[in-house]
Amino acid sequence: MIVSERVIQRLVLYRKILQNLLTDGVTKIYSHALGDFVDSTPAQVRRDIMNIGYKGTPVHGYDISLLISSISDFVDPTQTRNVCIIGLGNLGKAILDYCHARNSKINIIDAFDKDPSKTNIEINGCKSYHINELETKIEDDRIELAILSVPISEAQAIAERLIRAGIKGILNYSPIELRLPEYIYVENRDMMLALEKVAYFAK
Amino acid sequence: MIVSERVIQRLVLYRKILQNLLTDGVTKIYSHALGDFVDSTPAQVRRDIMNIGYKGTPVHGYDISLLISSISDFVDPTQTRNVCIIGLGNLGKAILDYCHARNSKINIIDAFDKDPSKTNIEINGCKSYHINELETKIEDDRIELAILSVPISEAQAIAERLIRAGIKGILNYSPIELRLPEYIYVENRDMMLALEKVAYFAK
DNA sequence: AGATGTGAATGGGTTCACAGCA
DNA sequence: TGCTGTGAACCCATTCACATCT
Repeated sequence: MIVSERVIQRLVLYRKILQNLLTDGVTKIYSHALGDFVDSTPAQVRRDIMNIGYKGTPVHGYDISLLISSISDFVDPTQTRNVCIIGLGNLGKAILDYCHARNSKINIIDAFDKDPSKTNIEINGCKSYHINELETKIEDDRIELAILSVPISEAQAIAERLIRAGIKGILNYSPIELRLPEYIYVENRDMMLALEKVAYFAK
Repeated sequence: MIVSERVIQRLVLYRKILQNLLTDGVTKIYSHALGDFVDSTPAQVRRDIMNIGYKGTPVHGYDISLLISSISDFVDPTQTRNVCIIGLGNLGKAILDYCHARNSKINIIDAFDKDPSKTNIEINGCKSYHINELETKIEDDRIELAILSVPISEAQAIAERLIRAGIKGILNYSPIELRLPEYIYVENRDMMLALEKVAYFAK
């Protein structure tokens, strides 16, 4: 079954919520309850779950732990995927703070910065190196994805280096539109644009 | 003209790109060129611009500076909207780093943290206060929007305080789904979910 | 000639509504 | 009874196609 970006986004969101519920000792959930968590409808939840082939029961709804497994089977890569982060300023460090790996298949293992004072440190299991080691570490550590948290002025050049080094996808926090070949998957997360959207819709 | 979330997101993105082009001395643009920047189609760009009532000319396309004004007239609030940020950890500081106000109508003016060592400092024109001044500052400074960058354990309680204090919209970077009244506009930006999406779609 | 503006067609995502089930 | 699973219906977003303009 092939699904859209939207469905994937909702599935990983469901998984996060379900993992929290499971931690709290909840073991079953109905589509309408899960829908409430994400401000969505029961029909939408059921349709999304249908996409991945998992089936609940009319009486008990969905078994949370089985549903988590089904979502993981569907959305997670088969092998682990290694990730690097470029730029260890406030943003880079913030991202590493938030990376208590919910998903054991995705590992942020290397960080790079041009500032020597930020190299050879370790945050949350991620080791940092000087930016001029970028290409060799990406190859040696079989890194496929990158998180970009560098200043605007450096983002395009670094992105091009990443691609030449074999990176397949980029999560871009630099507030610039990267010009890259279309076979590279790029997800942009411009913080000011997000705030502008909130400003428009809030009341 | 009432438009969807999607259209607003694209419009603010167009504006960012147009502002950069203008800075580079470009003054006119065709729909297909703008479409290329955002991996979209000329028809989509023209339709979006049609929504806001701006008209280009067949020969020269769109006048960038006039188009920026039209987008701003459409998406910006009529009065300035004040924003606060809660949590001055790495993430909070990172967000302030990125806030060289592209949009003069949206001002991040106050920051709050529970750590006294992070209060009474100023970053990019934003002053920080202790969290127990939250309610009074929000009222005194007429703050309507909030950016939440606190640890998970505190996010829900802080969000509730924000709403009681009169906040209308929240940009939430804490990796938790807030349970709030539906009249509050919340935009969630979970970084790990974004990475999971990239991992799924990248090649 | 080559762009825009836009009604109409298309396509995809969401919701409805109901059969089936425990 | 009250849920799920799902074909069908609906609705919104995107794209097409062409008249129009300079």
